[in-house]
Amino acid sequence: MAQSRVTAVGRTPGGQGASVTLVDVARAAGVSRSTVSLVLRGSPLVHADTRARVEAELDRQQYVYNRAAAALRQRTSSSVALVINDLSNPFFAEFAAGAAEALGEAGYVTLLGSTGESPQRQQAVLASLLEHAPAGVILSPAEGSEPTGLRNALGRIRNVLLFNREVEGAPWDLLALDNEAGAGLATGHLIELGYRRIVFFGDHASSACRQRRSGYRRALEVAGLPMRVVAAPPVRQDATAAALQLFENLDAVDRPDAVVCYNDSVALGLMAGLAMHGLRAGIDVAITGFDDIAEAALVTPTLTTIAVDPRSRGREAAGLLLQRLQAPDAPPRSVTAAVALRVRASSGASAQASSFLRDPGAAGAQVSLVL
Amino acid sequence: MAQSRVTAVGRTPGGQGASVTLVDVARAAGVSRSTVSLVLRGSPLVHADTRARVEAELDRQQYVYNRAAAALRQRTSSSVALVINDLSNPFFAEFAAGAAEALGEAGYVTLLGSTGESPQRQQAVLASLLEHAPAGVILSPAEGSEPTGLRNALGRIRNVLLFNREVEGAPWDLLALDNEAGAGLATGHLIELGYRRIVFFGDHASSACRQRRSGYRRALEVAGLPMRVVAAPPVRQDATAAALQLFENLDAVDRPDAVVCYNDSVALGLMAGLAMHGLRAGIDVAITGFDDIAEAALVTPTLTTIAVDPRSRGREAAGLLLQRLQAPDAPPRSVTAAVALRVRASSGASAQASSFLRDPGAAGAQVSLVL
DNA sequence: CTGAAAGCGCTTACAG
DNA sequence: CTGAAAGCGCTTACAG
Repeated sequence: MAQSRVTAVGRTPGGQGASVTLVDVARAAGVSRSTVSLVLRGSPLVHADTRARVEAELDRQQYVYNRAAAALRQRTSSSVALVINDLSNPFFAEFAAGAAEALGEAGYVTLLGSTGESPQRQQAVLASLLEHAPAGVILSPAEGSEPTGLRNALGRIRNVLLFNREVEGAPWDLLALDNEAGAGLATGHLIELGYRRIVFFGDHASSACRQRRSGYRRALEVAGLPMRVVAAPPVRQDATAAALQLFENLDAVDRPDAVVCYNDSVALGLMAGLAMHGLRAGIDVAITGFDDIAEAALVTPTLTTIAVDPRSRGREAAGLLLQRLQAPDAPPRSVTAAVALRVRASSGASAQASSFLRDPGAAGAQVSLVL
Repeated sequence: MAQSRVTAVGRTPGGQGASVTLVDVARAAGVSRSTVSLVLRGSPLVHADTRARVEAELDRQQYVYNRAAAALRQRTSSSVALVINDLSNPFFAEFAAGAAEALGEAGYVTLLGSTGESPQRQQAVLASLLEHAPAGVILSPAEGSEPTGLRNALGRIRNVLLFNREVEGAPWDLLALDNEAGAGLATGHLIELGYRRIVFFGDHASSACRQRRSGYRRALEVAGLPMRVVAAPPVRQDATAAALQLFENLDAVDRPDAVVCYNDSVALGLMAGLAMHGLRAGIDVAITGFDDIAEAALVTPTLTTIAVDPRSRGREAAGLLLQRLQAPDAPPRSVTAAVALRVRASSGASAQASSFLRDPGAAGAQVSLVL
């Protein structure tokens, strides 16, 4: 494995002249730098008068603490690497915002890496970020990440939290979404409303899809209803196209009366396809999605879906990593984040409801009915 | 001004045991650490045999360069702070992704801060990030940022690039969007299509709005057409409500035949309001937006709008900051990023076009007709 | 071509 | 309560 070599970059920090250091402050305050350091760290050892003098000097000179130097000396780190597969996806952007926020509150700075779903870029980004010696890594793996490649890239870093996607045999913490329960909630909701010919739509090869399909299957089994799975890539346009296939070749009798979609994109694509055939979502056919992207609340009819609350997931991921930092030797653990059903018009429960009303955003609720 | 004091955080970097250093490698390779350092930096001084021996050892021990230590010694920095007002807005998330990507390519790591549009959080975030001694700062200011507060927070940092929002009297670089030209393009497009009663909709107090309104005004002046400005907060729901006011109280004769909206959110809200009155966007009334958010291409009818290409803006911002790092003493400069008209169905130019076709995404083009 | 020494800005025992 | 000294992992003149 080729060692990546050092590439020189760099300017004086901030571009200003020589920055103020402990020594400058110490000299001006007539104390040693040890004393200034003690003041900075709030030590009770320092005499009140001395402290006051030093603090005044600190302010006067606009001293800025150099955390990198401190970290070097203390052999600690106050940064966390956050590596995201696709920042242009609002779902992951929200996740990143939540994680950065929570990490910041805990005193860590976030080193951002964006891989654009490319495993190669992921390798490069990780290598580069690790040179900044983060205390840990939060990684939402690129689609198709190779376990051994990842392992190599992460090297001896042990404080790693994977988000959303499993990586086979990875010895790291995992924050997963409760895909199975989510799909179960959606399916159960449709069953309760009286639908009987419920299709799972958007089937493809991914662990998330497998789990959602299985949640769908279980709910139907419990109710003793027949299942039917229709494959389609998890892409809006493809879903629109597949919609035709789903409804065109079926006579009215065993035409599906409800569709559990893999995710919101698929659901929105499907709704577009329905419209082309004069079928009305929420009236002629019930539809559910998964993710609760912003558009779900804005489309007409509004989309019943499973809320994942990515911002809270980000905070949760940060929390888990921070716990890991406290206990580096604890065995890896896998946490499954709860999801919530958001009932809107597309499932037929409230087809009459206006789509322009605001979502009250009952975070944490297991079921929220949005009228 | 109270000095923010040091908060202790930190774990051993990566959570592993003692990490491999230059000394470990040097010892194992039977050379001094100077030599290893030279190898790392690709110095031609080192004998080929020595180099090979050292590199083998580097690989064997999985040595990871400690950039922070190097930066300390060299008095340079290889990080850039990226502070974003609202990461959950896809526009800014894309911007951040582009910036992080370009900075990474240039060898800089991105320190991410998210302020959630709060000037107070912005102060805190900046203070914290500056302790990591970034070479520069890319800042998309929170709404309502106070110039003096910002100046204070930034302290002696000079390498600052503002994005999108001006801050009065700020001595920093600025990357702005060509709001005026964008609104002019949209208005001119409508005029060309033959519309004559064109309203500017979504007027409110912000520099961006002022500029867009002025672009609208100029285009009308050139054509000798009457102007009309309708105020509305730049929020979707409010736009929907205001739509009623816009069309309800007017008889058919001088009802607007086209509307230039402040941005896409306003345009989408307006379209919803139109639908409630049985008016069809792109047929009964022409509509244009601004931003080209993802939804613009997906709504029915698709929305004619002004593309800002936030990812490219992110890359551009990174490029400008990198230039600034090379020339810290150059006077501040202000760059206005070009925008492009994306013609879709809502302006009536192609009302018949399906909304499910893909946007060819002709980036860089000044005008792209999307059928 | 290679090594010994000094130093970046900080912290932390250890004396006093 | 305060200061002198050593050292974190690196780089860089300077000898040899």
